[in-house]
Amino acid sequence: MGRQTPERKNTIEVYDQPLTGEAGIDFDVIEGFFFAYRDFISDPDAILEKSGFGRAHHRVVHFVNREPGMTVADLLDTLKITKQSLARVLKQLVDSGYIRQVAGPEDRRQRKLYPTRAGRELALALAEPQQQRIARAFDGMTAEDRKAVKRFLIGMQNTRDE
Amino acid sequence: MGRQTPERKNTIEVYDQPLTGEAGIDFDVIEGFFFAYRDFISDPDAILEKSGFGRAHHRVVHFVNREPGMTVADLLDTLKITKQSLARVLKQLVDSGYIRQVAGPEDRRQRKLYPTRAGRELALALAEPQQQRIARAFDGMTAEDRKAVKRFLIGMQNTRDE
DNA sequence: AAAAATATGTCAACAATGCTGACATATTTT
DNA sequence: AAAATATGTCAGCATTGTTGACATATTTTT
Repeated sequence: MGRQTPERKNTIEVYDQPLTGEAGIDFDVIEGFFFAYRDFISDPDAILEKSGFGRAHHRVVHFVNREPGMTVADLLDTLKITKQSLARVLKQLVDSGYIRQVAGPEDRRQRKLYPTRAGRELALALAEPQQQRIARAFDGMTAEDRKAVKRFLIGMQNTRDE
Repeated sequence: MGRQTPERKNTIEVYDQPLTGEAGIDFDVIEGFFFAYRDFISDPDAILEKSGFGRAHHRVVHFVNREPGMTVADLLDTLKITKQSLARVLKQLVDSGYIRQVAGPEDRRQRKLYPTRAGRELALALAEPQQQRIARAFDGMTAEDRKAVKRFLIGMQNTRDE
C-alpha cells in the first residue's frame, strides 16, 4: 500500500494523494452506487414535480400498488419512517385521489390502502423511465450477469429480523 | 398480462391486485435498489451521528479524499448541488479540522480542498462498513459476476456531457 | 363490564439538506 | 479600465425526516 505521507500546506498537514483502492476498498462500487442511485431517482422526480409531489409520495404510491390492501402499519414497516412523516404525504395522496383508505374487514381499526385508477397509472408512469434505465444497463448482459446483479442488490440489504 | 379490473370499495374504484412484473417492469431491481441503497448509507450514518455530521458531510469528505486538490467548482460539479448548499457543510468540515482550503497556486481565486489527517481517517472509517457490506454481497460471486455488477452500476448512470 | 392494549390520526416543534435570489470580494481576463 | 470568474455570504423557503404528547376508535385481556 502507498505511503500517503501528509504534506504541509500553510503549516497544517494535509493529504495530497488520492485515496485509492489500495486500502482494499471498492471505491468504484461505492461511487457507482451513489451516482447510479442519484440518477435513477431523478427520472421519477421530474414527473412528480408536475403533480407537486416528491420522492416520499413516490415510495408510498409504489408500495401501495405493489401490495394493495396493506395497512398503514405495513407501510411504516416497509418504509421505516415514523407515522407522522408518513401521515403528511399519505394525506396528500388520499386527498388528491391517488389512494383510498378502507377500514379493515376483520380489524376495523386498520386502514387498508388501495390505489385508485389514477394511483395505478401514476405508479406505472413513474416506473417507466426507471425500467428504461434498467433495460439500458442490462443491455448486452447475459442472463447470468443479470442474476448476479439481482443477487448483489439483495446481498447489500440488511438481513431481515435481527 | 392480467386483467386488473378495478374493484369498488365504498363506491370508489380501487385496484386490489398487486402490480407485478407482468407489466414488463423489473420491480425486483427497482425495489432492490431502493432497499440496498438505504441500508448501504445507514452504516456511515451511524458513525456520522457521533460527530454531528450528516450524509452531505460524508459526500464532501469522500470526494475530497478521492481527489485532493479539487476546487470548490469541481466539487459542486461532482455533487450537483448549489454552492449555498455546499457552503454550509463545507464550512463545518473546515472549522472542525477535517478539510483544509488552500488558494490555488496558479489561479488564486480558487480554493483547493485537501483532507487533514482527521479527514482522511474519517473517510476511511466511513468506507469501512460499506466495504464490509460490499464484500458480503460479493461473497460467493465469480469475478465475472462482480464485473457485471460494476457494469450495471455504470450503465445506470446518466451519460456524461449531454 | 372495566381496563389495557393496539391502530391510527393529529398538533407542534425542530433538524438536515436541498433550492432561489441577491449581493460582496478578490482575482484574472479582455 | 471593464468584464468575467471563483468563491463567499445573507435571507428565506420547501421537502422530508425526527421527537413528544395527546386523542379516538376498536379489540383484547382481565
